[in-house]
Amino acid sequence: MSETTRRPVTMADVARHAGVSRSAVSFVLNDRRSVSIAEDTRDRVLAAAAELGYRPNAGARALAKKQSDWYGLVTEIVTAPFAVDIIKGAQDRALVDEKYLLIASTESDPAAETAAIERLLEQRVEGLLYAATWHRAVEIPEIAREVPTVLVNCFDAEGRYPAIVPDERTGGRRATERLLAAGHRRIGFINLDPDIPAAVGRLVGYHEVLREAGVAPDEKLEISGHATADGGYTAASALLDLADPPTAIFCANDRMAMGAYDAIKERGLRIPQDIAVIGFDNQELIAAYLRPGLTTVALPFEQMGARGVDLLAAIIAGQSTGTGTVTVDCPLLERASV
Amino acid sequence: MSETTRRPVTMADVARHAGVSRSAVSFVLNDRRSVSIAEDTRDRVLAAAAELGYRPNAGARALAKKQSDWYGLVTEIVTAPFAVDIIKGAQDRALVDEKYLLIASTESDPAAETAAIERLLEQRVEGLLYAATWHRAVEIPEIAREVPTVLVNCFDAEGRYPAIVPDERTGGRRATERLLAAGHRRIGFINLDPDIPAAVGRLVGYHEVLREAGVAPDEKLEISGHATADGGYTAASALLDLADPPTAIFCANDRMAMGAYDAIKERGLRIPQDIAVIGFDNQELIAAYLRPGLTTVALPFEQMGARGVDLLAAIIAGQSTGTGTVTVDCPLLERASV
DNA sequence: GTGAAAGCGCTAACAT
DNA sequence: ATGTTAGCGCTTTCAC
Repeated sequence: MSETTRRPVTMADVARHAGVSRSAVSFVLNDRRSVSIAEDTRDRVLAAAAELGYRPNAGARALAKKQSDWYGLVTEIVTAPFAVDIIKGAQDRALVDEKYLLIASTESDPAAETAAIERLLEQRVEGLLYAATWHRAVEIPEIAREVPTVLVNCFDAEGRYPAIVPDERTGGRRATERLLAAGHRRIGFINLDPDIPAAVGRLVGYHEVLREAGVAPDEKLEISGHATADGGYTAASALLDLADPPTAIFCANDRMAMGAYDAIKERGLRIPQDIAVIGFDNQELIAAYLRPGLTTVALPFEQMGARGVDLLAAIIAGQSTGTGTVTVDCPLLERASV
Repeated sequence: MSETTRRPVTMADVARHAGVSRSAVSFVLNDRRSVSIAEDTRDRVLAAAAELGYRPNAGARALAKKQSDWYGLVTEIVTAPFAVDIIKGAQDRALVDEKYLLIASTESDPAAETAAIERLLEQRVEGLLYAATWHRAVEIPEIAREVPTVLVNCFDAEGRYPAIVPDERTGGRRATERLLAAGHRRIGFINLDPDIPAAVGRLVGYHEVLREAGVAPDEKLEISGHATADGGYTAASALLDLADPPTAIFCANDRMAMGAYDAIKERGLRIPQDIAVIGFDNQELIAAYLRPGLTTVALPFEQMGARGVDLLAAIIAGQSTGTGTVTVDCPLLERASV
């Protein structure tokens, strides 16, 4: 309001304005129950703060408390917008504890990644979250050991860090169960590159359920394709051209399901009347817009992000040892392709 | 290395270890050219810092310099992962100036948005970037006025903030030009909700180019649909069932193009041999995976993010008045649908 | 050229 | 119950 330069108002200003000491101001503003402040003083302080438009300086507070209230999130997700919900989940969960997320986006360049973590540490983050776009083993820069670290949607081969990962196996089970429930017995499975965790987990689930239902897995119905629409098209074509084709196809991801739709439609077949399709990932853009809508198993990104922060907070609080892997369920999302 | 508690090493430690004063350390570590430090002293300090594993405390530095080196980015993008590249572009550009981005994700709840900005201001961000998922007019909380603010992929109705937006008109031109160049004269246009900036801009471009080529716009070829695959399917069907159907369709977004593909294929027509399709947005997931690959006009998200930071930095440096709108070009991306 | 000293805005012992 | 005071880790002016 004054004509002079707009110097940011500090706690000292509030104290002066209210006619109390700085610590008194600190106490009431932080609502410290331990020390009792006269109701009257309290009100004066609050009024002064409001009147002056006081806004706490988070940095100064962090310095004094030796606690930044930040978690660092290093991830490639910003670059490859598949699992963004991890960020959302983590952010929302962090806010509950009044913690903030400092996001460092990386792109699989180890040197850049180390530099990014270095910057995060300079900001004195209390812990680190390391999140990947797709479930896989990752190499964590050694420097990450300096603070509690939890992995999300990935894991380290040596198992030195706690990790949050999707339950691929149960996901594979759910998809297969759904198809079985719809009366299908010949269920084709278009899998991903057989080496990745998603492929092995989903296949195990598929096999388990088939066997439990008394259906002998048929190797001719299992085929692995390139994880793209083209890959799905090719694989689905092969399946459909079998002498004894499947009546349902479980695609290990939605992109492949997209290609499978093409192969099916090309043959004049209808979904789901003539052949049922089920996907995996619940990639909105595809699953929701495909015609008919694709029934698919969802990857629980948001929950994984939240669980990651949960675990990180527990480790920092000393309530968790910070080891082991937690697995998050992949629910089935019904649309119209089964 | 010591057995004692791991107290973070400070500048004082480095000074002591090197046998110099704290200010000397500060000078060499910040490479202050103004004061000359003996080469020898310099080396000792550097060695001490390295040996002790000194890591500067960004917060303390910010407090002393009264400069946080942060920009706040408030956006709904994290929630709706369409324009994520804005974040990437902004982040990369900020890093060039050794500035960091504090990302606050919002979801169109004004109160929450104000609270988020409030938090950003408590962190003493030097400026604000406000980014939207889709090009539109937005309401900026009044509190944003406290620091330099620039809008990205959106604008405020009153024009009080500088904004970076895509050049929709030129985008519309490019698509139409491409189709014309392929020999088409009857070009259908499936537009978005006619009220939004993208729709008006793209339509203007389409008309301009048509007229310039001596083709009279035909209202029967212009139709606006729901911005989804279903909407595209319906609109394309209508176009294809015309007595004199178009030989090419310009879809104002890729999702609608996805639906258009279905309508076209259903009729046994081939893309692009029988009918050409061009999209808008370059939504990788769709455009790249559609069969055949979709030729489309790209939204320059990454550049817009970078330009946003550029402008913000200029405003903060006093090199720009911080008004006006800058428009970023939308390039054509050739794939195989024309 | 180098170092002492005074902050930056806040918290939390410790006195009163 | 309230206020005084000493830092938190760093920058920077100003003597030496």
